[in-house]
Amino acid sequence: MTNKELAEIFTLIADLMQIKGEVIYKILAYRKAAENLLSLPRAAKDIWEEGKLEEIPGVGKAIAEKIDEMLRTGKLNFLEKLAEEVPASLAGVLAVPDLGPKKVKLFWDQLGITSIDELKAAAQEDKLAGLPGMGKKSQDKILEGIEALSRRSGRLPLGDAWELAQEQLAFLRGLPNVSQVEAAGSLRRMRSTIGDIDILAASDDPEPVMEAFASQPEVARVEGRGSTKTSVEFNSGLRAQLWVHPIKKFGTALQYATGSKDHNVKLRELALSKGYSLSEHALTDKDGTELFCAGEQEVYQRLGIAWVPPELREDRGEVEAAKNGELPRLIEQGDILGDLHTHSTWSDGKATIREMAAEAVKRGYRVLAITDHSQSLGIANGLSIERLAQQKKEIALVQEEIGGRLLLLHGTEMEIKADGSLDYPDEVLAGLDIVIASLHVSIRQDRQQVTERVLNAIHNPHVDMIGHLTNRLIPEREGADLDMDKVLAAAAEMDTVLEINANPRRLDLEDIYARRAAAMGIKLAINTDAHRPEQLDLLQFGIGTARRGWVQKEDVINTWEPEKLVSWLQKRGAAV
DNA sequence: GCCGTTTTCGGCCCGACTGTTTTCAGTCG
Repeated sequence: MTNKELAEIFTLIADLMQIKGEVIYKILAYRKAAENLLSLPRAAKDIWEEGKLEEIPGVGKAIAEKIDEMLRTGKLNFLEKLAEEVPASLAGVLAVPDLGPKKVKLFWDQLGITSIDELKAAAQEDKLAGLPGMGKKSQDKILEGIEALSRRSGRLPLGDAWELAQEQLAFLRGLPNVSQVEAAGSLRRMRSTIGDIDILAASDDPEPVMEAFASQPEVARVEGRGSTKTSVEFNSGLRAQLWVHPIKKFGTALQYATGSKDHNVKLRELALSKGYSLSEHALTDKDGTELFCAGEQEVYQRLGIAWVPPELREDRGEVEAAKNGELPRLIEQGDILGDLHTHSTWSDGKATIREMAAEAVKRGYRVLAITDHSQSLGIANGLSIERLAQQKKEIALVQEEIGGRLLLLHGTEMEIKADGSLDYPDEVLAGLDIVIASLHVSIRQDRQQVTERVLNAIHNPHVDMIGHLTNRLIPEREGADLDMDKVLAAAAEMDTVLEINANPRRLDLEDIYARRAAAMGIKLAINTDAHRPEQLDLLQFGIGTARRGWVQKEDVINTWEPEKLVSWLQKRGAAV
């Protein structure tokens, strides 16, 4: 059983217990355990084999025993018993917006409803409106909620949400009496997928701002509208929330709207221990005196801890680190001196080597590696050994034209083939400046087989880097099912670089593995995999992912000056 | 059910919004 499967079980348990009406703190414990399993960079199964389950945060005796039972037997007696009391299908009904455990239980008790279809039929037959606490409006809202659920497209890749958010930010910044506008929520935290867009605006006259926001032609419906908050659904199905607060509250409001929820809970607990109550409006002391914070830094400062960069705010130890002055100095975009994974028209890129190089110079880069696809990837016009040799001449030519401003490296993004072999022989690899090996094909092989392929690539001394490790595509394709313990151990042993691919559809390494890799001393690279010049812009998403992984400048080789990079590559036997 | 630079027992964030209500419950983030 994977961490994800275990997490799903605990989430189901929490849902059913909540419908049953259990004390909320048990439920929160199960939810917390589920979340921590998802952000765990190791397989719980491996930790179980070491007998250390209770070292997982949020996992105590009771939950450890349940994990143990599931890993041993594949079943969970506790859940089976629970499902006899509360039908498991009720958890699906909870997914309907504005329906929580109380309402679900009410419909189940009173009308025997155990599925969304039954709920829809009951609402259409006007059977819900008469129930206690219900009315016509609530019944209609449930029907709308079921509709919305079917419209909803799930979480959006970061890059897509980013573009939409930028449009909204620009729109809001153009309104009168708006002094500041920031994206908040998971977008500001640079999560790989975004559920809805959260925006915070500062204004002393909120009403017209929210009116303008809600009246845009791309707004399909307004889901909620109060004095500080407006929620809308765009025509695309994406939802967005706008908060408007006076500028003097902007710091607390931004902190609140950025989340994550768990980070905020931690921060509010900390506030209580310091004699404050923290809300989006203010820090309130015991006398009821409100301290306003216009800036976010001030919120953290008054709590006596360092400001926590948004990318870290996931309750993964950042509040404790901030207390102890042990926050990492996260990598920044300005630290990056080059891109080590790009394509040209020699394979499936849309720009020539000359154009890519010119763009890199324009951005002030010192290094650019051209790493076109290798011969077996026919669909991407992969390079035969002969064409690879010809390409070397063109790279030399362009290098001569641009002179010393930019170091142009001749590399490859070489296939790790389905049978585990590599796509060029060693003597060809030895003639290149830099070698990336990547999985593209047969990624659904079983764990052992696909892991062996990657290990084989890592163990080849000519392979300098593994590109987009799992080859996942957000949102439609899960990555290869790799044994990360083995992969990371091998990369550490061979001093092989692991790429954080910055393309927002990839973001691969994932943040949690980037963090573990960096902690193990494994070198990382943040590359865009650009297929056209403007795609060098994607770097920001790779930086965001690296920062979510607590990655610092010294962990990343494309922060190196060209001389240092060349010397390291030469030590590995590269031709550069 | 978990957890501990005040605790191994007694805590476990805070407010907005909506709809049903004559003062609050449920849901959400």
